[in-house]
Amino acid sequence: MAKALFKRNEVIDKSMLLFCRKGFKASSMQQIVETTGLKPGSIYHSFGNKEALFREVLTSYSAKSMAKVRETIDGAESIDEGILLHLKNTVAESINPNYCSCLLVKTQLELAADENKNNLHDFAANRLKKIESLFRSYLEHEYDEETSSERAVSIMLHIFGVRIYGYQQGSAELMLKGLRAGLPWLPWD
Amino acid sequence: MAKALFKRNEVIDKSMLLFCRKGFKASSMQQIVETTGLKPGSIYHSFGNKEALFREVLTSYSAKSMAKVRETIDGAESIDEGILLHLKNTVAESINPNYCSCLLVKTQLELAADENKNNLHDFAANRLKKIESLFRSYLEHEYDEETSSERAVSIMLHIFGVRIYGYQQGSAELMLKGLRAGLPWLPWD
DNA sequence: TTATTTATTGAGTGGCTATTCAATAAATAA
DNA sequence: TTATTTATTGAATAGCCACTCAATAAATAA
Repeated sequence: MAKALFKRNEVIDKSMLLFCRKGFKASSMQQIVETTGLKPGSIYHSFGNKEALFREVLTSYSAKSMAKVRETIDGAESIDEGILLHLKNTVAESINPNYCSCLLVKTQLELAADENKNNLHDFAANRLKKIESLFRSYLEHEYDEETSSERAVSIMLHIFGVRIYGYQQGSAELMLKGLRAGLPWLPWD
Repeated sequence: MAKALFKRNEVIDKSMLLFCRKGFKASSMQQIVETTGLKPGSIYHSFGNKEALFREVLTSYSAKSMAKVRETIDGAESIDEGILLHLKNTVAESINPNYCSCLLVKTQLELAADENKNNLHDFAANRLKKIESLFRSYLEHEYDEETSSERAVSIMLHIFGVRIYGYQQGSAELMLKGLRAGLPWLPWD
C-alpha cells in the first residue's frame, strides 16, 4: 500500500485551529483542504466525513485539555494552588486577540439543537463532565465528598463564565476580581 | 401605499425562536420564510437582509432580557432576594428540554471570529455589559462601589456558567449547590 | 378619477456546500 | 516479477445558501 504521506496528528491539529476559531458549521471543507494541504478525496478517504473529522478533533482537544489540567495541578505546591493557577491561565488565555474560547463549550452551544449532530453535542457534554470529575477527584484529597462535589461544580461554572466573559475586551482584571469573589476558598494571597 | 400586512413584532418574535434554537448561521432564510410565513422578497424589503433581521432580533431579545431582570428584582422584597430569584429562574429555564441557552451568549461565541459579522459580536458583547451594569447599579443601593462591581462580575460569571452548564441533563440541583458555593452572600435561606 | 408610492409575490440566480468517483500512483505480498 | 491492496488526485455533482427582480396589487395623494 502507499504509505500515508501526511501525519494524522498534524492534520488534526491544523483542523483543530480552524474548528476552534470558527466552530463546526462555519469551517468549510474547502478551508480544511487549504489549512491541511490535503486534497478533498484524501480527507474523506482517511476520516470519512466532516463530522467524523470533527469528532477526532474534539477527542484530541479534550485529551489535551485534561492533560493540561493535570499538569498544572500536579506541578503546583498544593491542589488548591494548582486549581488557582489553572484559572489564572484560563483568564490569561482570554487576553489573546485570537482568543477563541473552548471548543467543547462552543460545540455544546452550537450543536445542541442540531438533530443530526446531537451525538456531537452529547460527546462534548460528556467530556466536560469528565473535566468536572477530574477537579472533584483532586478536591477529594483535601475536602469531604460533599464539599468537593460542590466546589467542582463551582469551578466549572466559573470556567464556563470566563470562557464567555473573556470576549469582553480588557476584562482580565475584572474577571480575576470576580473569580476571587466567587472562589474565596482558593489561596489568593 | 399597501399597508404592511404582517406585524413586525410577530415576525421578530418568530425569528427569535428560530435564531435562539439554531444560532445565526444555522438558521436559513428558507426556515425563516417557513416560520414567519413571509415570502423571501417581503423579508428583504422590510428588513434588508439576514444580518439586519438578526440585529433587530438581538435588540429585542436584549431588551426583553433586561426587562425581565428589572421585573424580577423590583418585584422582590430585597435586591439580594431579587437577584437570587433571577438566578433560580435561570436555572429553572435550563431544565426545559427545548432549552437553548441565551441568544447573546450564543452570538458572542458564534460570531467572534467572523470577520464580516464582527459588529454583531460587538453588539452582543455591549448588551451583555449593559446587563452587568444593571446588576451593578442595583447592588450599589446596598453595597459600596468596589463590592458592587466585584459582585456584578461574579453574578455574570455565574449566569454565563449556568448558560453552558444547563445543557448537562439533570443538573439543576448541582447547579444550585454550585451557585450557593460561589454566591454565599445571597439570602439562600 | 388618476398618479404615485409602497408592499407582495415567487420564480430565478450565482455561488458555496459537503461529498463522490474513476483514474492514477505507490507500496507490499506472492 | 506480478498481483493486490491502499493512497492520492482533482474534476465533477447535486443541493442548499442568501439574495434579487420584474410583475402585480393595494393603498394613499392629487
